[in-house]
Amino acid sequence: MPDAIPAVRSQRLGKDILDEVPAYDLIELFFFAYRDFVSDPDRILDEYGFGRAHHRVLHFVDRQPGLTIAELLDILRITKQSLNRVLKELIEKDFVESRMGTADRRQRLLYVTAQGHDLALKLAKLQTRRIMQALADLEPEGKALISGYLLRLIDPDDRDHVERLVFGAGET
Amino acid sequence: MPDAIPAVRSQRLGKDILDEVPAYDLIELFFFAYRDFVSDPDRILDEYGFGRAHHRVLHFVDRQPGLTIAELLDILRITKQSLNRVLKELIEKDFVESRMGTADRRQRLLYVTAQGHDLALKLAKLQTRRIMQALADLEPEGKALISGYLLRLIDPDDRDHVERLVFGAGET
DNA sequence: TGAGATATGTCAACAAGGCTGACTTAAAAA
DNA sequence: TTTTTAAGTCAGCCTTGTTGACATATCTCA
Repeated sequence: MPDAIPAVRSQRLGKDILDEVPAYDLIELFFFAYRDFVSDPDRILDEYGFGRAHHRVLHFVDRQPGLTIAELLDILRITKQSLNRVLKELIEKDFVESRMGTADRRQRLLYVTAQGHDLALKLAKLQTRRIMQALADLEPEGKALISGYLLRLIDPDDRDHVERLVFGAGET
Repeated sequence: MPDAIPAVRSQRLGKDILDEVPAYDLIELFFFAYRDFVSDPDRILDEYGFGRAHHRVLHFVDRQPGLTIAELLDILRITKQSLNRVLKELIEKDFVESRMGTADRRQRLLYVTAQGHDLALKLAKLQTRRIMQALADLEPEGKALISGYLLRLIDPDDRDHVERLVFGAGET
């Protein structure tokens, strides 16, 4: 009885497994990997008196010059009060600048300064080293494979938005 | 001149790229993916008056019954004061229990209660659903491939430790 | 056995980075 | 002209991390 119709049985298992057997290994690896991934920049940020919140803002403004406050809030999913606290510091220390919108003068368009760009790049390179070295022998398809997986981890509703943001950042 | 020795040129590029061209796509995808990954449990944790810090503690105690405080601190890399705050709440609300060590009576061995195990499992399954569905057609090698990649993202010094923790959690 | 090391617990104070709610101002849109 | 929208600000709160100091029980080693 237990070894009857093995093909069907393993097919059912393949489906049930989604709900029945937790993927503890991936859950934990994701936790540890992300921790090391974000901790790389910490040392450098410290030297400037910045934290991870500043890093996130600097990163996205560097990547998308002219970003508005509303767009940035949408990306970070924090409140404007939280954003304002770190953004104010980035502006005061001259890493980011805020210009009045041209089409809509209520908007503030955000740009990194030269100094801001240098820091953003430095931090991105640091994270890139880890990310690329981990690809190891997965090349040449590895990168597409990993980015595809990460994209599918994102909520389906946001996936298109993120995809545009990540892969189409150069466009207008 | 530009199209001379293309093989060598692309080989050099392949190496230089590690330091020169930031992998913005992977950096950002990792950020968004991790955010959605950890946000799944939030709603449920809220119902119990717990946060992410409680989740992490509950998870690792569930996975490794009999864990000591020192071992848990080593996994989470937080101070004992921070740990104690959330651990105390988990114990008070009867999700975790602390027993005196047998070999060394200074130690406290941590165990989840039935209630604690149920919650840990519920949260793990929630995260497993996302993680496994994202594997999609990467099967059957997908899981090993992703876990290999995540493992290589971890600091080389900790890699063995994490590997034992993640893959050898059933053993004594 | 006694001294020192170790595992844990606790108190107090502080910081980063989230949050809510209320209110203002300037500019755009209806 | 009225209403809506984009942004800024004030005040206060929460969670989760930190440091520093100190207490207690237990183990280990000379």
